[in-house]
Amino acid sequence: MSLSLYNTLSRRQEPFKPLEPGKVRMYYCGVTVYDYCHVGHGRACVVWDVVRRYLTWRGYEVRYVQNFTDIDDKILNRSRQEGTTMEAISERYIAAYFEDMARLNIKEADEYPRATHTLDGIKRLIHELETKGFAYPSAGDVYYSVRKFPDYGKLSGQKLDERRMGASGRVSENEEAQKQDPADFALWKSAKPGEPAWESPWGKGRPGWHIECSAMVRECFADSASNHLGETIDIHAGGNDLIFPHHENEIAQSEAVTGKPLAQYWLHNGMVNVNGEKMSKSLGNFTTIRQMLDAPNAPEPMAVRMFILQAHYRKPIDFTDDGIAAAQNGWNILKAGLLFGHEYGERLGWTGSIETQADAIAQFRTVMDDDFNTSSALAVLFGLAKQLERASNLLIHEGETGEPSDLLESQWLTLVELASVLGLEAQPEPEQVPSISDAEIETLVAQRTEAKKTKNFAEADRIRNDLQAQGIQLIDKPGGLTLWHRS
RNA sequence: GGCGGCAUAGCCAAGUGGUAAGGCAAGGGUCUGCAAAACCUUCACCCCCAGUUCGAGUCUGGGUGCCGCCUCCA
Repeated sequence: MSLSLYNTLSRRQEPFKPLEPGKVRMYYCGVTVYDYCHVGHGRACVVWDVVRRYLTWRGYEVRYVQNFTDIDDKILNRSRQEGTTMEAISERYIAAYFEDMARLNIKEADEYPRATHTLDGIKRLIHELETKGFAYPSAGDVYYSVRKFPDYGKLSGQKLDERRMGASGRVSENEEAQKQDPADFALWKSAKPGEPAWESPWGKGRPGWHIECSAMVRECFADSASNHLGETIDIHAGGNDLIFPHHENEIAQSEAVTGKPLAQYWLHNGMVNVNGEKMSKSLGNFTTIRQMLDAPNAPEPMAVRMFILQAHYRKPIDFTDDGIAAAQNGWNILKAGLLFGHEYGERLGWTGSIETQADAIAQFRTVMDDDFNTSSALAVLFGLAKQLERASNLLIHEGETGEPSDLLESQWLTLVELASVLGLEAQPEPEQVPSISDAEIETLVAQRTEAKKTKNFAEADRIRNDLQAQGIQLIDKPGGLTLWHRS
């Protein structure tokens, strides 16, 4: 029984073997910080967070690095619009990123390299590419010559001669004219007047987009102790919209210099769709994470996480209000299960020395080992949570569960452990000062019972509604007995 | 045009060739003055056609439909 994962590079599921036994080097191509993150970013972050958590739970020592692209045309445009600096914009949205992702319970990466902090490494890499003949200067810019790299296209399956070239409206004719081949891409762009710029052997300018990741992987995973120079990492992850050209170009840059694979496994998450179309800025069909979580009737963050994990990470998911609402209902069950021990553990005399359930854990592991089948993993969680929710209801309604206490404890411990691997966690709410005391409730319940005896149902229902409005649920039992609980 | 992916119940969604996980919603039953809550319970032959096989949702070929990338993008 071993972990296997789908590798975009081979288009196959492969057994996972890290370069160094027990250790995993993982890099996730993060976001360009020119705006708030939307649900699509949220999905990617959740998915890779789960992969990272799972590998850790599986016993690997994981080094997880995620970059921020903080040099970019869109950031620049925004800073001009607002009359401020590129740095001010990126700082703002990096701070927002951390706020949003903390709400989704994304664990922080081990390192967050930024383009602006990687300039030396970027320039060194460009220089090496130039020395080896893969890069050429042109009117102040420096370009990568894709024809010099025979493997170009191995990740995306693109063949240079079969692509539609020059169809881009975004690339200026000027830039197009400076390239030896339309598929060549910029490693370094010369500064236009008024733009932020860094000194370089090619004049003042700024790095192209793709080069930062190549440089960051190299720097963040350089480890002289283990004889690795950051040449090859185990897992390189990102959205499937990055396969081409971004990841293809990263490979071209890094492997041209090192002659070694940049990453063993290339993993790509599917997109979040809206009405069947990809959520994206350009289509204007995006919802930011904070919009979603701060809306009236907003779902709980954990419900959103569950919504994301109900589908396989490589498939597209459709973002709809109904889907989120359904996930919220489902989360309520998991949450009830996760809170069970906090609410009833003491009352049930739990000892804390119970073992988890090996069969559920084995099942969870089997499905997660199969390219992170979180959908099936959730089914394992629901199996446990449903039983705990039932037990919880029985305690409220019958005063007993009919189940052995240590079985429940074992189920609960298992649920909590496995859920946390998926980053699904529920905290007991702090005790609130009740708006109405137990004694008052008892009095009202007694009054209602009297009213019922005299068939004064209007009064009985009034009391019931009043209590309901205060969050007190009445439960009429056979024989005229009425139980109540705070919901 | 090139590359890749997807099509499973009302909705979402897993699925290793041997008679379809899970979630949501819905229905029925018990209980109730009515209700709520709770408990019990019901609910698919897998886009179409052909083929391989003792046996296919699961493999092969063809068809239809949808999506992504080829331009910034998680």
